[in-house]
Amino acid sequence: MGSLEKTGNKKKVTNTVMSRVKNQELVLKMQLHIAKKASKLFIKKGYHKTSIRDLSEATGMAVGSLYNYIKKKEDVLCLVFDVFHRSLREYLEKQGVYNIEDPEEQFKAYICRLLENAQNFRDEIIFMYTESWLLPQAFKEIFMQKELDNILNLEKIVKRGIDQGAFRVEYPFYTASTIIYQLSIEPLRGWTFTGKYSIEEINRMTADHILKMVIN
Amino acid sequence: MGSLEKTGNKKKVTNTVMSRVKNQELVLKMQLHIAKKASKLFIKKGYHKTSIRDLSEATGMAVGSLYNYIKKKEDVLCLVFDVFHRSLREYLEKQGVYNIEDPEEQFKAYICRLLENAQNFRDEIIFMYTESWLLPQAFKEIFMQKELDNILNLEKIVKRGIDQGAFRVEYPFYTASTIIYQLSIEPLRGWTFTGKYSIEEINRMTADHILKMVIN
Amino acid sequence: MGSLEKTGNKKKVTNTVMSRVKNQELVLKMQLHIAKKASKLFIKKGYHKTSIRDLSEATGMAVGSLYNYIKKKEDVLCLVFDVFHRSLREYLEKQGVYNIEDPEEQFKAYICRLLENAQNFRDEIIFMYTESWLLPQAFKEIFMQKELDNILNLEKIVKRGIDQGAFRVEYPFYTASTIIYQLSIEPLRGWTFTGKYSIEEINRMTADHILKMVIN
Amino acid sequence: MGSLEKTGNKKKVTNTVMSRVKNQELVLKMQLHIAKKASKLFIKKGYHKTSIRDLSEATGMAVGSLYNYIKKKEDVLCLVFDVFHRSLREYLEKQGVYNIEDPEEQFKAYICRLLENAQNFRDEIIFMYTESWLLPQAFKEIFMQKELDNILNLEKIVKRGIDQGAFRVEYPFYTASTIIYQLSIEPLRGWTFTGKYSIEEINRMTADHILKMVIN
DNA sequence: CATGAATGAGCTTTCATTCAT
DNA sequence: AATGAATGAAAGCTCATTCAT
Repeated sequence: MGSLEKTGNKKKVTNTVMSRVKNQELVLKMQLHIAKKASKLFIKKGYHKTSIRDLSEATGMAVGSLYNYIKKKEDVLCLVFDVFHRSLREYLEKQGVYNIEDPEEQFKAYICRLLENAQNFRDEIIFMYTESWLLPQAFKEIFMQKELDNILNLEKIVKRGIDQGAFRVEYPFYTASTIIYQLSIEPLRGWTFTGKYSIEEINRMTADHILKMVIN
Repeated sequence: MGSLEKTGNKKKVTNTVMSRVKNQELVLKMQLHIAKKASKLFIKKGYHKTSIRDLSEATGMAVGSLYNYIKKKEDVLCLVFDVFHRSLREYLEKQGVYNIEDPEEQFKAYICRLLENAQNFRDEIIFMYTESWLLPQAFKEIFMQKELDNILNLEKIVKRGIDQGAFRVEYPFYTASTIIYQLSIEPLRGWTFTGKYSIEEINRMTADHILKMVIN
Repeated sequence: MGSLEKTGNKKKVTNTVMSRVKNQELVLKMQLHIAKKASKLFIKKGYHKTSIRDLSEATGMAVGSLYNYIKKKEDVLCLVFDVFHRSLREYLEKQGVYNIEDPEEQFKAYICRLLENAQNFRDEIIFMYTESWLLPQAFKEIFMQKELDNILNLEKIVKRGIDQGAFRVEYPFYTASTIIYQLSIEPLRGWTFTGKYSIEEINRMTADHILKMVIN
Repeated sequence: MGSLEKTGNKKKVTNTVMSRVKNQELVLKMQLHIAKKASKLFIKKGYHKTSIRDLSEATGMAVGSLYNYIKKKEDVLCLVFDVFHRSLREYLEKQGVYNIEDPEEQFKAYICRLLENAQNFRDEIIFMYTESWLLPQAFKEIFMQKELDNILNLEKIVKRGIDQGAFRVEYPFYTASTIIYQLSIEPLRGWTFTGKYSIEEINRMTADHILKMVIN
């Protein structure tokens, strides 16, 4: 292991999307580039109305070059999903929510970070929830697993709180799933509140509501 | 029969989708027919992957005939949405939930009917929540208004409960919106529960959870 | 024959366009109606972009009814041409140009009437010259013959002028043809004069130019 | 060859019809190819009855490839017009009519060249005069301008003749326009002469007639 | 590894015509 | 004789994908 130099000690990355190009570093760099540009286009125009040519223009890559890093158009969808999930995971880790000792504090912090995330990636969330069904079955399972991981992470936090007597929850998994679901209410159903509440108010009410699910 | 004179007492129907055909009764009949078949196809293959020819086959109508009842493919989407909303409204009215005196009983009944509906129209709900963004703007607003009406109906029930001292709710509208959102958790996120809970258990937990939002 | 009452003593009309309907008077009335409305539509949108449905709306007749008086869409084109030629012939006859004795006077009057006609039926002329090629061959010959008749009529007038020593023309037929052609310069090429000459000036110059062809 | 460096001295060409293909040389080559084949088809069947698939067959290009060089079917019409106008201009320049000193000689030569052109491009002229109305407005103006240029060129020649005392013309512009119009009489109204005069006779009479308009 | 022209199946939509009522 | 719903061939156009350079 000690001998793994510069290009060596990168984490073993299992690419979700296979590419023709051999140079793994390049592949990752380009796929990230593609995902970022595609994300914007997909959000603006929708997946179906975004053509490969649009992508080619937005990325500044020739059509043929794009196809060196993806095999089908659907692959771009996967890249986008991948980047979103990866960035969420990295954000949570960077914010150190997993290291907070006090369960209630940790829970609150976790919810808070996820609410922030929902606000920052509002459009991405809308896009993902509405177009995730377009994913080819194989990929759909990968991303369902990632969603599940999110829920399981939260469930772990909830369970720790129960064990320490801080929370009282009857069905921890159902509750965790409901919370994750609830956290997307603003992006997905926020328009119902138009003219009634500001985003900040919504987030506060949502946080309150979620807190009541575990503390009482 | 005697009361059904030629052009006499047909109900004044305002169509969401305009058709070239003049016979209004026929239009309604055919648009319903189209909507039903389209619904199944859209759910199975998605809107974009369902071609007009698929629709023509499924409905048994010639392509040109289809276009006697719609103007654009998008219109079919509207028909589907329309039928769904209409059937929900009719179902609620038929079940008589609006006539129950006791607020708690009424609330419970209302939730129950909506859960039933969510179970019966599972696929339709998935479809609608994922593809509603494809609606042309004009129609999108119509259907957002119908969603809003649902929420407002529930809010009314909740407020009555508050007035009569049966419920304690801080933000009735937010709560109503959250409840409507929560009622779709099984169709939309049910897969996260796979192998853990049965649909009946999920529905019970969801009902419990919702009840706790207003009663306390 | 003497028994032919009201519907009997109509001139023997040979319809250019055959219809399924038996009542000849009705046929003529309706075909005239169709031709008039079609004329406007064709001029405004062009033949190809005018659909049978457009015609149905404009005439107030059901699509099926239209097809009682024509056999194909092309037939409408013929009706339009027919009406134009008929009205020109009737106009010339009514103005009595054929009865003027003095050749020069007659010639001037004839040219004048045709110029008036070209101005009054500007759009019709443009339409006919640009879309006459769409006529089915059989009809094309009919209308070419009518054009030829116009030229021959003029040639007769010119020849009379020559015989009486009023005109000097080397090739009467070529000249007659050229004159007829020249009379349409304003409708067909008038746009080249935009901002330079008024229609009246153009007509005056055209009349002068034509006069010089025969008088000298 | 040595002077043809990679991106070096290709002429700056402003295309009337924009294409997706970047290689400008290729674009010109292919658009010319398309125009030539389309011209024949349009003349034979008319613009409307010529389908994109017909064009695809005639050019030996796939439908999609065609659309790499045009944006809409109308564009093909423009290409055809463009090629015609370009070839006329090149023909006149190559024949050196602009360099003849003597006004009468120049005028005669000019008319002669245009008559030749009308004879060589008989069908193209018929087509252009009848279908030019189908051009999209933007292009219509371009080609009206080119027509106008033709007239202005001739007017210049006529005016020079007037200035040098060789011609006597009252309205040079009207006369120039009339002459250009008259030059197309054979293609457009030639059928009226069938069986009476040969093309050569017609051309001679036309040339005479035109000459008389300026010399007297 | 980059490029971008070529491909053709497939899409939505229109429309002249028919025919049962 | 009038109606207007039904028909389906055919139109123009798009676009994911390939492959020679």
